[in-house]
Amino acid sequence: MRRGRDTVSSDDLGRLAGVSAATVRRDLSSIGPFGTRGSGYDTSHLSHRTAELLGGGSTFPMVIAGIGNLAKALINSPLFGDRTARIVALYDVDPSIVGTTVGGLTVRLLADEDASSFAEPPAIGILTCPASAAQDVADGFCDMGIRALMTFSPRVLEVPPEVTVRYVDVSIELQILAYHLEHGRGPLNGGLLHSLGVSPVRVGLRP
Amino acid sequence: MRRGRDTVSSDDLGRLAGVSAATVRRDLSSIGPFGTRGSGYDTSHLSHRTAELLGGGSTFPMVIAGIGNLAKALINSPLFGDRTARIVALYDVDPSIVGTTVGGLTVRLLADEDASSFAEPPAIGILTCPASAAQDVADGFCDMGIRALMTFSPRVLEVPPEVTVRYVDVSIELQILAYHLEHGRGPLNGGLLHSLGVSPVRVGLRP
DNA sequence: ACATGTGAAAGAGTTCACAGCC
DNA sequence: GGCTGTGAACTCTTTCACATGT
Repeated sequence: MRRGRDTVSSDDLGRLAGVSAATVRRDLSSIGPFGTRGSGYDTSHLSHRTAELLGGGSTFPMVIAGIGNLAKALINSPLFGDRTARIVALYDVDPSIVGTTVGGLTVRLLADEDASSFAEPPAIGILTCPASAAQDVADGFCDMGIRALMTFSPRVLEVPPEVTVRYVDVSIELQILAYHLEHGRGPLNGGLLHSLGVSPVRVGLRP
Repeated sequence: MRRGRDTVSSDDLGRLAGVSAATVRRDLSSIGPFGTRGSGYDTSHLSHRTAELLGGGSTFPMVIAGIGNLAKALINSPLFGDRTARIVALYDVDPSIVGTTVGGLTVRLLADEDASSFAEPPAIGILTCPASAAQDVADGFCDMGIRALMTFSPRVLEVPPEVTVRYVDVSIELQILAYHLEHGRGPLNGGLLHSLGVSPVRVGLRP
């Protein structure tokens, strides 16, 4: 949001967010009409309305398994200082890591944990562990009652249907870049072929 | 791919990759029919064909700017031992980091660099720098002749049209998880509202 | 004049369902 | 019988274009 402005157009928002003005208008209108024709959207009203829709105000307890460089990057990141989630526990299996303190929390063994350890049960689990451990950790998280997972491992996780999973897969992103470098800008989305001996990319070319 | 099998069905592939069998068949057929009706896809033929389509064989030179925990996670990751890309340079601006050696490479200043420093010019640039530096680094990378960027900063980058950009945005993923925890499983995609005072999520609810 | 909100059209991706082949 | 390949249907998303409101 530009400083000193109290109104912003769909065109501006689109340019800032990297999408078209039409998409901005369609999406914003879906959460209720609050733009003013002729001038645009009132910025404070807009922030207020979207913050309400997204954050709602609740801050979810979150746990992380696999305390390597990636986890440390997340822990130190300004992202997690916000209202969306707060880190309440760190897990690893490496004896040289368990017991150490990272970001003010002592790293523990996931196997030692159960739901009663927490005042408020964790809702979000982050997997920054090696791919080989991902399914086991996911199982442990689900047993703890976690309802949302984010994994950085290039592995499809089997979880109960009520658990949401988000995959953040750097290797797929890299493959997509490489594909675009070789062939032109064709349609190509990440997802398939994780389990083959080859690279994990789904090719969506149409004849 | 299952060990000891020389054929695999679209159903199996779908389960392994987390998509439907129909999608697997549709996608694979788009790169040429090479399944056998009644038995499935020949695994070695399949690997060979997909590897050819994706990797092509070329290994792209890649550079990274912003050598913090995230960059170290990527550098140490097994992902980058593969044929897709190899790291050829590391950059930072912090005097306490410039000059150190990480993963066998000495960290340098991006400003000191020009295309003539390389036998083969870098093709892929990774941005693990703070969001405030992202656009400047992207500009520097584009000047070096880089044609594909992957950024971990929650910032829309302005680059020439021939440059491909992939955004890996953990804060958006986290917002999406939080949204699913509060409301049910509704449609919601990442992308919009980066620039507002609020969280970066695009809401795709339909009336 | 300017910018939203929204029907209608277009586009992209997924799923159905079945003919055809092994 | 089993499984692929694909037309057709369907769903989801984006874009167009313009009536509507300030």
